[in-house]
Amino acid sequence: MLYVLEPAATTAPHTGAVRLRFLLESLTALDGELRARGSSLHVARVADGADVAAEVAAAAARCGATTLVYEDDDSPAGRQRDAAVGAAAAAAGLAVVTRSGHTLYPPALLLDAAGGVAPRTMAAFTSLVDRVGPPRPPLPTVGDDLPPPPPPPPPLGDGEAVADGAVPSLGALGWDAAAAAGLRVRGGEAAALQRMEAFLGRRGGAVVRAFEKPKTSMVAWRTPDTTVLSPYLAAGVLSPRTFYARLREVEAAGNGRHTRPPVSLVGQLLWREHFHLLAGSVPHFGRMAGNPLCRQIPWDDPSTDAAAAARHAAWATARTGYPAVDACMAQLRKEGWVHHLGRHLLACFATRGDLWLSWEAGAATFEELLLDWDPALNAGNWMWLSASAFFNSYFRVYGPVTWMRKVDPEGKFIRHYLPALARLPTAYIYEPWKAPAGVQAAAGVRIGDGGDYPAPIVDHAVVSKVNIDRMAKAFRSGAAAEKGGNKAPAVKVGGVGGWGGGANAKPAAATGAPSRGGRSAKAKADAAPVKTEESGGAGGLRTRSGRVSKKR
DNA sequence: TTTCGCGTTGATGGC
DNA sequence: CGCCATCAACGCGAA
Repeated sequence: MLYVLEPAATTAPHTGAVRLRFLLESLTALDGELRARGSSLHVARVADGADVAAEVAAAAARCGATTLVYEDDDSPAGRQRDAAVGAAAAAAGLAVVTRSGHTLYPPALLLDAAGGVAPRTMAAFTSLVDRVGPPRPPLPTVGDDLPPPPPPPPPLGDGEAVADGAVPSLGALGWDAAAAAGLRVRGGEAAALQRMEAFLGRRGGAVVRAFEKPKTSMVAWRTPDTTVLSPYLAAGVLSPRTFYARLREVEAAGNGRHTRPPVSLVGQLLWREHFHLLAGSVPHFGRMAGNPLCRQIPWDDPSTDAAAAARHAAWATARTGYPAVDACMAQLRKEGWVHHLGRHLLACFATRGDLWLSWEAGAATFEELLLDWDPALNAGNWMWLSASAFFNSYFRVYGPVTWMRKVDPEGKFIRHYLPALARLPTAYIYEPWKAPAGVQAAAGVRIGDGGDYPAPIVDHAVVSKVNIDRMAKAFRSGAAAEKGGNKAPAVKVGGVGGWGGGANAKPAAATGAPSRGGRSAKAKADAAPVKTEESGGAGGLRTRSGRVSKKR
């Protein structure tokens, strides 16, 4: 099995140390599983700008493979690359087999059932899924009947390639291991299944059956209130169909007494499914310009506006001066993970609530930092929180002082993630700039310029009102545009991609990023000619830039 | 016993 | 999966 590490998967700003460590651990675990079955994983690195498709095809042919197997990537950029790989492989005389397994359903199946137009609301999506019926059950785990590994293929790319195919270390990829020390989730499928079963078994399944996402706690950092399976789902380490099937079993044990979508855990998988379907079918889903789903709002752009860049930097480095916001960012930077509701606070504050930054800028920061980064979910959720799409109540603004205080009156979460503030009296923990000098001194902290923690970079009471007015204006002009007959076109399905260009990231000019969004492949291959079918549950590994293929 | 002052609670509506 | 101002209703102690 071959896994290709593209530069964007191993370097900032697209990838941070924490997620890279998780990926490398998962690759190591996959290699171990393959070796236990008499095969192995070969990791190859390619240089920036290399023609990966041609090199993969050439390497496969040179080591005697007859079939190239990989999993579909449902993102536009991924589909473009898949097409290139498929074409290059076919030209090299290889049979090509692709599978759909990253989502519960093959996207084309849902789009067909929906008449070619992806639903735009969760309610409509849920009824679509009800009509289609449950997803296929996961396939069994591969056994020990894998063919022996072929001779190692020649290295891909230039001298950067890892000749022996071993999973590289963080250090070998140019990272300081200390930067990834905050990782709290172990990589690999065995760890994923163990975490999944541990959660499913909480109070005999009662926790699953009573699960309501909005009611989970964002300040339970020692033992998160949610599953924290998203990193595994995002990387392709855990099959969504495996998770779904087990959830249904645990729900069934309650004799019909369990929560339901959208708040249940199955509902969380449907959110994921919904955003994936939209990301694969709405033009430019990952950005504002040219995205028919996204309200056009005159955000400040940090790439062209120095003041906006300063605000963005303060937000991204946990220096806004609002402890609730900064504690969330501190957790994200350290661990690569924050609770869903913490992400709400961060995203609302960065966009319509306070800083008025483009949601694309915030999404780019999350792309680097999130362990569970997924282009479809990231864009969908940033559009949601910025009230650019899906969500219209732009006046519901999270208060950076009031909101978290309701669930954590003593500020334990803040004290843990912002240790400089740990000794402040509870009265000031959410508003440290109000603490008198004597109180600050007693707490061993100095707030403000040159101190240990900054004063607020904006006055929430003032800017939130200004921003609500701006949002109201943007909503009015959006409504006017729609009345003027400028409606967004229906979202058409289609194999034919008219929207090729890198729809999942910021505009290419802003990042210089190569297209990414990769997938992996399954170990179990039929030697069939080009065809597509669903792949299954166990054992795969998928990343945005990885590609695994089986040689025989 | 009635009335007043004052603080708390909950419903409501606007942004 | 907001926040706040407003107001009515209420509880309670004091006069």
